[in-house]
Amino acid sequence: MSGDTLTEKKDNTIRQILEAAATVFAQKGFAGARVDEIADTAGVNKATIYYHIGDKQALYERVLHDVFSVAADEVERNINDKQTPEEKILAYAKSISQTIRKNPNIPRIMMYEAASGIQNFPDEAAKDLVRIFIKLTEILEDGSAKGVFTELNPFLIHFVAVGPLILYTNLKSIQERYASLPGAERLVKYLFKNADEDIEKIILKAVMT
Amino acid sequence: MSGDTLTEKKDNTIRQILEAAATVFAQKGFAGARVDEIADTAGVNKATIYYHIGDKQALYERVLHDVFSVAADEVERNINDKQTPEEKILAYAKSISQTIRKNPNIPRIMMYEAASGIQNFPDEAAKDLVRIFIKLTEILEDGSAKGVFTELNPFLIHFVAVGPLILYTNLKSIQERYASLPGAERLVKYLFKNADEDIEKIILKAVMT
Amino acid sequence: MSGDTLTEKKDNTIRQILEAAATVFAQKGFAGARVDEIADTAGVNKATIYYHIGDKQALYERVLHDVFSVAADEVERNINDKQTPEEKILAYAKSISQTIRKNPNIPRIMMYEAASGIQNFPDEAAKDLVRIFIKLTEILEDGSAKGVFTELNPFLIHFVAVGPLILYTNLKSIQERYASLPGAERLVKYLFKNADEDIEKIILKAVMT
Amino acid sequence: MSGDTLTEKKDNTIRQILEAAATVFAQKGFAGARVDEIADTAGVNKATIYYHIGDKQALYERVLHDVFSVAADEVERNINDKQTPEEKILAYAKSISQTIRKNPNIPRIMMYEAASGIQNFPDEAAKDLVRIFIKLTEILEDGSAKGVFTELNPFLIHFVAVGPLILYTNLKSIQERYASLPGAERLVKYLFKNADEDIEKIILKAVMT
DNA sequence: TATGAATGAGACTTCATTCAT
DNA sequence: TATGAATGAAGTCTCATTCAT
Repeated sequence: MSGDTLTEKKDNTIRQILEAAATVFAQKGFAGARVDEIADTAGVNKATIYYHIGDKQALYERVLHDVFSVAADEVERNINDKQTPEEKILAYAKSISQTIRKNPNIPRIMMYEAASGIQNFPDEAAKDLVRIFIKLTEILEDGSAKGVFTELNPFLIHFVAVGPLILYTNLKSIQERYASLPGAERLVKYLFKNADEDIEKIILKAVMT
Repeated sequence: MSGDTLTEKKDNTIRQILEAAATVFAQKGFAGARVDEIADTAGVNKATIYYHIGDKQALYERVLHDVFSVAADEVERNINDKQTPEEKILAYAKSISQTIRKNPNIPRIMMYEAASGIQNFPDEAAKDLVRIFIKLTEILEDGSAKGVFTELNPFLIHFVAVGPLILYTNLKSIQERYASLPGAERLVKYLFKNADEDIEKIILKAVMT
Repeated sequence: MSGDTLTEKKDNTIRQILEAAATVFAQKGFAGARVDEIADTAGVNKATIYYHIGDKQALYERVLHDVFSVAADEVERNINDKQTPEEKILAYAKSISQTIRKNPNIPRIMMYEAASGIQNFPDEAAKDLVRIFIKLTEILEDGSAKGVFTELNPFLIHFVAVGPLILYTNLKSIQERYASLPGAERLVKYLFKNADEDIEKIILKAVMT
Repeated sequence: MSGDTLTEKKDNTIRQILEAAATVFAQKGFAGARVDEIADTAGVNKATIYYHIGDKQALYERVLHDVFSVAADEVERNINDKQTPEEKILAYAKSISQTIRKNPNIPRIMMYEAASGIQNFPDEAAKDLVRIFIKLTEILEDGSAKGVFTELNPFLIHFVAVGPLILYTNLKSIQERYASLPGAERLVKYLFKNADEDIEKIILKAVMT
C-alpha cells in the first residue's frame, strides 16, 4: 500500500510536469518556454524537473514522444478496420482531428516545429510522425492504383490535411485576433465555426479523380 | 553630394539590418532570435541596430510590416483585374504562392506567429494581413452569391490555401527530415516536387459546388 | 545473532562510504567532490551518508582522520626501534613511502590540502600530521646535535621528503600527461621508474654533513 | 589619443580580470573558485569576463598560459648563458624560485593541478611546462654524460626541485597552521626561514656523483 | 537502517540593452 | 553615424541537504 502510494506520488509528479511542459512548450515554443514557468505551472520545484526528467531538451523530447506516440497509435488503429480508400482517407482525417481535439497542444507544437524546419525534432517523436505519414502514403497509393484517387504527392495531401487542422482547430486566438482588427468586422460571423466536416470534404474532393 | 552619400550609406545599413533580421527571425522565431546573430548577419555592430531602429520588438515589428505590406499590395493588385470568382480565387492562390517564392521568410515567420497565437503580431503588420483576408472573403462571398462556390468559412479556405503553402513551399528541410527517418525510404521519390499547381487545383475543387 | 548481523551490515555500509569518500576526495578535492558520486561509488543512497556520518564536511573530516591516524601510527612504530640518526631518517623516509603505497589516496588529499593552505584541515587529522612532523624534527635535531647531520630547517626536509613522494609516487597520470605532450618524446624512457630508493638516497645526502 | 585610451582601458580590464582570476584560482582551485568572486575581485561585472575572455574553463586556460609562458621564458633565458652542468642546475633552481617569488600564484595552482593529476591542464600551458622540463632533462643528461652527475630520473629531480619549492615557498599558511597545533610549540622557531639557498644546495648534492 | 523524492540556494552562462567615445 | 565595452536581469542547471516513508 505505502509502496503503491509512493510510486503513485512519483508518477503523479511526473505527469504534472509533462502536462505543464506540453502546455508551456505549445504556448511559447522551445526557445520561448521558461523552465521556471513549467515548474510553477506543474506546482513543483524547478530542481524536481531535473531530478525526474533531465534538462530542457530532454523534457521537450519526452513531451513530444509522449504526445505523438499516442497520436500515431490512434491513427493506425482507426484506419486498420476500414476497407476502401475513400473510407480510409476519411478515417485518417477524422482520427487526426480527433487526436488534436483530445490533445490541444499538438497543433501548436507542430507549428513551432514546422516553423523551425523541424531541425531539432527529437528522433523518437519523429519516428511516430513517420508512422502517421506512411499510413497516409499507403492510402493514397492504394487509391491511386485502384483508380479512385488522382495521383498526388502525399507530402502535399499531408499538409493539406494537417495544415488547416493545426491552423484552424484550437487556434481561436488567431481568429479572434484577425476579427478584432480594424476593417475586419465582416469576418466576425465566421468565427469559431467547427470545420472538421468541411475539412474532411475538402480532402476527399482533393484526392478524388 | 557627401550628404547624399551619407544618407545612402545609412539607408544601406538599415536595409542590411532588416534583411538580416528577417532571415534570423524566420529561422528562429522571435524568442529564438538573437540580436547578436542579426548584427553579425547584417555585418554591423549590435549597437547600430538600437541606434537606427530600436529594441528587438521594434525591429521585429518593422520587419513584419515591411514584409507583409508588400505581400498585401501584391495580392490586391493581382486580383483586381480579374472578373469571375473562379479567376479571382486562382489569382489569389497564385499571388500568394508568388509572394512566398519572392520572400521565402514569410512562411516561416507566419508559422511562428500562428504557433504563438499571433498574440504579439504587431498591429501595423496585422492590418496588412486583414487586407489579404478581406480580399479572400469578398471572393468567396461573391462566388457563393453567384452560385458557383459552395458556402464555406473563409477562415477555413484561408488556412487550406495558406497552410499547405507555408508548410510545403520552402520547407524542403521538413521533407528531407521526414524522408530520412527509418522506414521512410518509400517517401524519397516524392521529395521536392513543385506543388503550386496542385494546390491551386485543390483550392478550386474545394470551393466549387 | 540478528543484532550482530545488523551491526555488521551497518559497519560495512560505513566502511564502504568512507572508502568511496577517500577515493573521490583524493581525485577531486573537497570542492570538486560530489556527494552524489561518493554515494554512487559506495553503492549506497545519498541520504544514507547523511544518516550515518553527517554532511560533506563531517565526511571529509572523518576520512582524513581515519587515513592520517593510521599513517602517524605507522611512522612512529617504524622509527622507534631504530638507533642512529641515519637509520632513523631512512626509516622515516621508508615508512612514509610505504604508507603512501598502502593508501594511495594520501598524497592527493595532502596535495589538495597543501594547495588550499590547509585552512580547512580538520583538527583531528592535523594532530596526526603533527605527530609525524615532530618525529622528523626529533630525528634532525638529534642528528644535528651528534654532528652527523647538517643543521637544516625540518620544514624544508619534510617537504623535500614528502614533496617528491606525493608528486612522484602514485602520480603516473602526471608523468603520462607530461610525456605525451609535443616535444616530450625524449621523456618517455623515464616513465614509471620506481624512485623510492633514489628518494631515500637524496634525503640522506641532503641531511648528511 | 582617445583611441589609445580605449585600448588601454580594455587592456586594463582584461589585466584586472586575469590577475583576479589567478589569485582566486590559486586560493580555491578550479572547482572551488567562483566566477562571482573573480568578478568582484577584479571589480568588473561578471558578464564582462564572458565578454572579454569566455567561460570559466577558458579563463582558467588563459590564466595558466599567461603565467607559465612567462615562467618558461625566464627559465630558458637564465640557463642559456651558463656553461657547466653545475652552473646550469643551480641556475635552474634559482630561476624557478625567482619565478615563484615573482608570481606567488604559481605554486598553489601547480599543486591543485598535481593533485588532480593534471588531467585538465590546458594544452597551451602544458607546452610551457614541457619547455621547462626538457631544459632540466638536458642539464641532467649533459651532467651525467660528463660524469659529474649521477644518473637520475629527471622526473624525480624535477619533483625534488619543484616539490619543496612549491610546498615551502609562499606557503606560510601551512607552516603557521602546523606550528599552531597542540604539541608543535618547538616548531615555531623554524618558521618562515628563507630556504632558497638550502634547496639549491640539496639539489646540487642530490645530483652530484 | 535505509532510501527515493523533493527542494532552496547558489553556481554558471546568456542576452538585450546602454554607455562612452 | 557607428561601435567596442560593459552590464543587470534573467535564464539554465547543479548540488548539498532534508523529508517522508
